[in-house]
Amino acid sequence: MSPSVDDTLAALADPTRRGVVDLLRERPRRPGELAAAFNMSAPAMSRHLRVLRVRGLVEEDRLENDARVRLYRLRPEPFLDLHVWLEEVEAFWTDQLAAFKAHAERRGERS
Amino acid sequence: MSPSVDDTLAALADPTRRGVVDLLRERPRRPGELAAAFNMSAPAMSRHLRVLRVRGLVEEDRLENDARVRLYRLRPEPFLDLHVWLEEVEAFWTDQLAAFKAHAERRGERS
DNA sequence: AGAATAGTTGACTTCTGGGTTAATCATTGA
DNA sequence: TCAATGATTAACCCAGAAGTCAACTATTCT
Repeated sequence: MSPSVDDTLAALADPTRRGVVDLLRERPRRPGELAAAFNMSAPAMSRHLRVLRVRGLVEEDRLENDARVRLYRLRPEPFLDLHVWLEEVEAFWTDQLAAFKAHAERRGERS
Repeated sequence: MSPSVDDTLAALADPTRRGVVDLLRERPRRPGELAAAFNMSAPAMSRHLRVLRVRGLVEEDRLENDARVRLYRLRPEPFLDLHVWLEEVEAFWTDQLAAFKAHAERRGERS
């Protein structure tokens, strides 16, 4: 497995971070907004965001108006890499379709 | 996020388990074989396999010849569910791209 | 039956990860 | 300049994950 996919899966290991990704799908969000969404202190969310940022799943920038406010948004690359890995795993079944079918049929006959 | 995807990502949280998935892509394997591949005791690997089994990523069966030997193989469903979730996340960018294209066309800009 | 083999489970230890509050940095605005 | 706001970093705590060795179960073979 490529290191980047490993990083991505490590970043998605935590349920809070998976939830953050789901929220960022809709639109970029502020750390405070995300902390509130998970009933969690600001420092806790800040660390989750750092993990996501270091692994490349999100990026941060500041509001033009007010540089105190940061916005986090998703980055596409890690998800595309994960997609590639997943398709490689799924190739297992397309490659060994006959064997899998036979196995499924064996299991079906038991009931 | 659906619970099954959550389970799948939790199962893939550990690097050893991610490696096991990569090995099982090629062919079914025995627990002892997998333990050796990661320079790890048999009990440690046994527990990783249990995590993967409970979450539905692998299934176990015995050799017909020798019922002491177990073979672990990948199950497709969790990976397909993960695939679906991933495509939902990726829709974030296709939506953005579509919006951008529509916007550019309204303004009569060239791509 | 008894020894050998394959694997899991039990008991225990260690260490990382994720949570908290308090302190700090940076920016805005009165 | 000084208070308020948004967020991160520091220091600490604790539960759970993952590893070890020893013991156990199940199966095969002589």
